[in-house]
Amino acid sequence: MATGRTHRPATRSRGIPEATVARLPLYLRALTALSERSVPTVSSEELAAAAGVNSAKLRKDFSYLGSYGTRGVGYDVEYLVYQISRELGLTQDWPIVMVGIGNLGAALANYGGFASRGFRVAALIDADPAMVGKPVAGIAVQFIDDLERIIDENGVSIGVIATPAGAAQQVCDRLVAAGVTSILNFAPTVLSVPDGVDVRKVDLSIELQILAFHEQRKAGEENGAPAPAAAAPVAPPVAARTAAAPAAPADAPGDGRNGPDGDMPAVMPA
Amino acid sequence: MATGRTHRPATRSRGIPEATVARLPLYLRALTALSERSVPTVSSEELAAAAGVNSAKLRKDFSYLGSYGTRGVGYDVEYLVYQISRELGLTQDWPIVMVGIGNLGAALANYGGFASRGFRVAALIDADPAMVGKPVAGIAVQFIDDLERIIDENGVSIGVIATPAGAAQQVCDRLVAAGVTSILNFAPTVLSVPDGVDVRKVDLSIELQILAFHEQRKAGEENGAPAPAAAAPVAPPVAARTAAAPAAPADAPGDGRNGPDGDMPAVMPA
DNA sequence: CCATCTTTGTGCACGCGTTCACAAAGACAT
DNA sequence: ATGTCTTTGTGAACGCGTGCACAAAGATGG
Repeated sequence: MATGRTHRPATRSRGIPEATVARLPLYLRALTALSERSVPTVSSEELAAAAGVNSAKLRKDFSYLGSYGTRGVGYDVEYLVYQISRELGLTQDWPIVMVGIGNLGAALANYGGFASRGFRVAALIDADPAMVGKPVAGIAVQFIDDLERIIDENGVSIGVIATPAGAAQQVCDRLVAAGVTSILNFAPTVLSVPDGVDVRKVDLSIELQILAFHEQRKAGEENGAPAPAAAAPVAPPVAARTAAAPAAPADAPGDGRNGPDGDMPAVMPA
Repeated sequence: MATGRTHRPATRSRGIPEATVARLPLYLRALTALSERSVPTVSSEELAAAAGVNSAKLRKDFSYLGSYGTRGVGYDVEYLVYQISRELGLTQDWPIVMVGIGNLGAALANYGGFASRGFRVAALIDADPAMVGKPVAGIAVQFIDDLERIIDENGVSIGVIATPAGAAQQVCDRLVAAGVTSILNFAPTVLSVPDGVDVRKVDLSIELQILAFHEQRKAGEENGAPAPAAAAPVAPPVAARTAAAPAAPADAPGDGRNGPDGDMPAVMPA
């Protein structure tokens, strides 16, 4: 999954576990697909398969919402779509602002998934004067100086940050100061926010790195040894090398940029 | 977090808990930043703050990797960067293919975060003949018919899917058949894959929906009542309404768009 | 009206992840 | 060399999430 929580209350909101909340959109998506095919009811088993989860988990999730569903029959699709939508707050309109209209920001703005479910892009904001006025996804980009006014006038409470890492915290602070209380962060940085502000982050690079870990493990198992060069179960501790000046960087990697294949020498500091 | 696991072995790989693996890239990023500032050592407290996690959690995470770190001093930044990189498999080169070069796919291809850490975009693939040959991020888009050949010739084991939802499963099947064993899925669909194949998914819409849930909850608490109309703790079960035709959608919500405050009537189907 | 069959809702146990709290290890000063 | 002080590494307790397994509920057929 490409998501990671940041500063979450951890306390279950209104009795609904966080893990369940995270799955509700999944169920909603599957139910919407069924609804479009005019399927009247589904069993927990069918719906669970469509959502890619365990059926017991699905039933338990739904039990937190209430006793919808009819024993011996299943769940009424339309009714459940409505209940989950309401629970997620999708029955109302959420104006959002997106800050940082670069490659990623523009792609996100064009992404239909945003506007599809109650979310409305109220404004696109960028710090580059050259971008201002340009239409992206049919909306003219506005200058970042107007950020506070835009948020206030549109009643925005959700912001999306797609700026470079260096600008993210600063933008975040301004968003929060202007009244935004939920932030979706695409910049590869840890954002610090006051209590009461929710941050969710999406980091593409991190997802790939997690995949690489498992990929490496798979490759290592096939090659006979438990792990190729990565085997050495207990690596030698750093030991005596404390006040040895910043000579540290000199002994670990070969040099700043290593070989063209991007690989590291297997030699380790003694 | 904008990520969600799918079909994960759940068994800890080589003794390293999955939750720890997911945090390693976070630590690595923070350490890299320190390294660039030529900071020789960090304490668990400092590094934890930079990575946005608990210091005890960080120390426990590192303990799974081995006993790096020196008591009374902290961790050697360069050494730790190397150790984590090696553990994640980033000391080797990972050729990846990206399928679906639309708005999102093109943005991802241009995204520097991919190439930065051992990942190399080996090919961009699309099903639209009009796209083929066009350079995106300096690479010419190739036709999907060559997918198997491309994967084979480049030894690709990681694939990124950025196609529309409808095409995702089909593309996934072809990737897996061609030998890809790790997939990062940006399409809003549940992918089914055989055992041994890892899938991580990133769904922007889902992240926003989770934020909306918490946002709604916050708004509800401020307005006095624990939850506005969403309160009704135990909603009446759907009960007798089985073969009642698709009349369901007609009785649940008042109408398509409800009141200006975006709330729903408390009336439920009897 | 009764029997059977399907499917929900949930009590319970298990395992993973998080956090606390502290002993051990080492640096540093004297 | 000895003592003090800092920081790691980890044992142990706790809590959440997951999955099993089953009883209760209701539909369906006779």
